[in-house]
Amino acid sequence: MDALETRELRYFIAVAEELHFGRAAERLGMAQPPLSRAIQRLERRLGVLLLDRDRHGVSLTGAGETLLHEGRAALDAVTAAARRTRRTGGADRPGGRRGRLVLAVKAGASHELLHKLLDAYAAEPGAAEIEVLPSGTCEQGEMLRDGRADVALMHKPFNSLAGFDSEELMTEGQIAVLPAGHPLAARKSLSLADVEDIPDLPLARWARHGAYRPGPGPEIHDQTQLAQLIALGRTVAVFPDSARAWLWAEHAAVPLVDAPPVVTHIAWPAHSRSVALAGLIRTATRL
Amino acid sequence: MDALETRELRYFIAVAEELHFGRAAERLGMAQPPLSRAIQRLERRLGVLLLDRDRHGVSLTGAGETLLHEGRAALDAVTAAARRTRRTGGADRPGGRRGRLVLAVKAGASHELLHKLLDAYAAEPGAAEIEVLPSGTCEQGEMLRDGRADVALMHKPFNSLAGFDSEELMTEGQIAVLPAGHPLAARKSLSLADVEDIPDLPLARWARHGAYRPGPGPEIHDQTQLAQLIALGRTVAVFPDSARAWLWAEHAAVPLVDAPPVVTHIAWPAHSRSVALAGLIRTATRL
DNA sequence: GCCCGGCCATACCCGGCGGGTATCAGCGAG
DNA sequence: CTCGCTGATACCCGCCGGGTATGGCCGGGC
Repeated sequence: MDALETRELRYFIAVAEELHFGRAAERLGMAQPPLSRAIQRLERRLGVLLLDRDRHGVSLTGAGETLLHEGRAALDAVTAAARRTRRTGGADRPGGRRGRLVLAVKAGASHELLHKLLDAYAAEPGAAEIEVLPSGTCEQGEMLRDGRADVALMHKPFNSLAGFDSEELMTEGQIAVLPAGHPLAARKSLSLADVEDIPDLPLARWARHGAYRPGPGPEIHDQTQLAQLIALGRTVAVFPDSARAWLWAEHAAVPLVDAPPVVTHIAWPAHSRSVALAGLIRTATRL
Repeated sequence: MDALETRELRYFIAVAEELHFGRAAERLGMAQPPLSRAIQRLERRLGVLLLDRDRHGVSLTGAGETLLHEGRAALDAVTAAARRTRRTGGADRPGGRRGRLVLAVKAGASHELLHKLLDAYAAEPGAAEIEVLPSGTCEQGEMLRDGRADVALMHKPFNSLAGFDSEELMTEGQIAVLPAGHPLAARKSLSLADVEDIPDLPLARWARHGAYRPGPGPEIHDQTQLAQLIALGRTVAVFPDSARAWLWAEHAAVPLVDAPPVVTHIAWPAHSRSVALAGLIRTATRL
């Protein structure tokens, strides 16, 4: 009655994302006719229309939208199960470490807290091996969901903690990072409004899921690149306090009085029941 | 490379729970040899030993434990996707309601808050149809996870909110419910220690997942049954304040000064993105 | 010590289903 | 009206999931 094989989910998601059977089939590395049949069978089995195929192409029905969202979550859970099982499996092999953990951290984020955490945990008796996995902009959540990571350092309000268990580790204010010579660099403090429209110094725009919000500032996908652009007096950026650690001589940092505080959490999938993970969390909350 | 079909997960979970290929096959309605092969294939594909088959029968390896936990979560996610898709699908049919929602509530819990919520929501413009689904003792979480429900009323500290988004709705104290004639019934207040060992009046024990904790008190699985046993002077029980609503003349309620407060939340799967659900949550938080 | 019974693995067979190619059918553009 | 695009249909094949029969291993009972 249920059935719903993961293959069918993969197929449907491909079609739902492409809204085009031919392209979806190509993406899946198969021919189009079997894909059409598979979707038809899926619709028959669920007793529900998932796609509207009319003259204007393919579009999602309400049920299709639901299955797209829920199916993505389900597929993530399945691949997470596979990945985590493979990881645990290595532990039984000769030479494998018991309870290896993958910790996702924002690439380029402050290393101070991370260092303290790793050092403190390594000192614990029976500590597991921790693999630190730098993640792209704000994708720690996806890595936890699809099993690439077991635990993550996440930063409110940039990451969403929805669906995870978490403990608060640290709160910090934010600073504006300006070119050292800029007039505003002499100020004791700034407000968000101040930095949002500095003449000839637009705010940098970070890549979010591969796309950029429209705006005047330069498009950034790398911290070094941003540091350089600031040093050259071409842009300004907002960072948590701990970013001071990597500032250059050509940079100036000014506290932002009204920027929302950045709260660093350690987060993990709610259903986790690993002793190694529990130990790491305990260590983290004691810092 | 990933593969991992849900059928294989079902198979493995059956074997992992039974720790016996024959019984697992019977439970799955199939013969034992194909099941053995499927598990072997699964192990080969994951590159990991999941089960130890030695002279003393079958036992789980570390990787097997991981796959059991993670696989259950993944299977729940898959069946949730199927169920929710079927539900949404009905909405497109003639006569079907748009955005039907299933709300899980603890069977026998206070109806006061629930009534207020349903009434207030029904008065909203464009309100969806709400199906109220009474759930067994504290299994609202499972119902959210496997898609039987879309949203639930949960009671801290009895339900775990881990993995869900939630909003707090109400906090109440707890009371001891005693036979009306009992000496302690005259007291203005009691402590937990007071009710835990009243001579000849043991605390009732609720069924938890079909089993009972060992203890002297009667085994309860039904509120009416408990009410009767209290009225007969055979037991005592602890309830949230709102339980006063259904007390009988033969019952006496005494506030417990040191019992943890019961906090009612409205909770939903973290990834939900339904307008009907959003409306219900908005209504609930405004109560 | 031997036999038996329980249990998982292996061997072998079959039918269905997943996937491929060729082709049709609707529809919009030119 | 025709052509091109796209999804559906028709038909075929090979593999895999599932069944039955049986083997190998081990532990317990007589």
